[in-house]
Amino acid sequence: MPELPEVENVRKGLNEIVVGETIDKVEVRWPRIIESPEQNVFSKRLMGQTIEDVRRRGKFLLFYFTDDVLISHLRMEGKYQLMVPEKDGRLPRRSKHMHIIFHLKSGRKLVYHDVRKFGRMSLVEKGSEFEHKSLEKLGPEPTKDAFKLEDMQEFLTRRKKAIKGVLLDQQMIVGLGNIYADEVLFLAKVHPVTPANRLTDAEEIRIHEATIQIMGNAIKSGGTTIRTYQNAFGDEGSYQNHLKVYGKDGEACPNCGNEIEKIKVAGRGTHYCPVCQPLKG
DNA sequence: AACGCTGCCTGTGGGC
DNA sequence: TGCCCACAGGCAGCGT
Repeated sequence: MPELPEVENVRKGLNEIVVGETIDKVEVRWPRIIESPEQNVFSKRLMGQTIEDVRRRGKFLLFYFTDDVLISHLRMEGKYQLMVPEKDGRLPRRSKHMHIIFHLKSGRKLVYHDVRKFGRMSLVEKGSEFEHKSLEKLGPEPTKDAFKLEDMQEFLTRRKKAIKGVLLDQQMIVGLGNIYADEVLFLAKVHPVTPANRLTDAEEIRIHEATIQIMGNAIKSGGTTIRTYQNAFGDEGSYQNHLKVYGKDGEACPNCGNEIEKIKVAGRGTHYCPVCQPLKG
């Protein structure tokens, strides 16, 4: 379940290993992963293009090629793996979860692996990438420079639903998924079902600061490894060692010692401390 | 405009 | 052991 810190770790890894590689051909084994253009056009257009840079916007990876940009979302379980030939020239074995294979002129292969096939890719002309429907409505990155308290407050006044659900909405702030949304609300001491337009100024300030702090720390830690997440080198992040509430239901709250509870909010499993994050009103 | 629901997918684990 | 079902959850698309 890569959220922004995990995607950023993947981006850094890819930048070190695939920049300068040229596509020989593309093998599409599960066409639904290619949103647009149609898979044969997708493959044909990429042939001969060289990867110049790998960037990120929110949870989206952007591969900058010679003429085009590949927009790639890993969704739940997507992974990129570089397959390097052994000394005898043989490549590691294929698995049934390798759905898109980028054959490179160097003889290596960049493989997109996705057990649940939720991930999506689009190829667009360079320069038009931020007009793509998946990118055009994204909110600011969760950094001090980009994420402004006043903009967040203005957004919250228009939302009546639970703050947990609003934090998952990529229009107010990008990059939070289920894990970091729970961690942010715990640090901010806000109950996850609090209606967004009923938060006090103090609570809004705490959420804003907690978001910037947690996302920054998680990026520094290389993300969170739960289940199977790894970057392109197979390296794991370490932020799972810093989680306070996510996946901790039944355990003691690190602040007050009371039991962490798990409820369902906005259709997601939600972890919180009922003592540190009381519901008001 | 905001919001909730469904579909997309497979693997895992609990209950019986 | 094996079967069934709930659950994991990001996002697009849809209806209200």
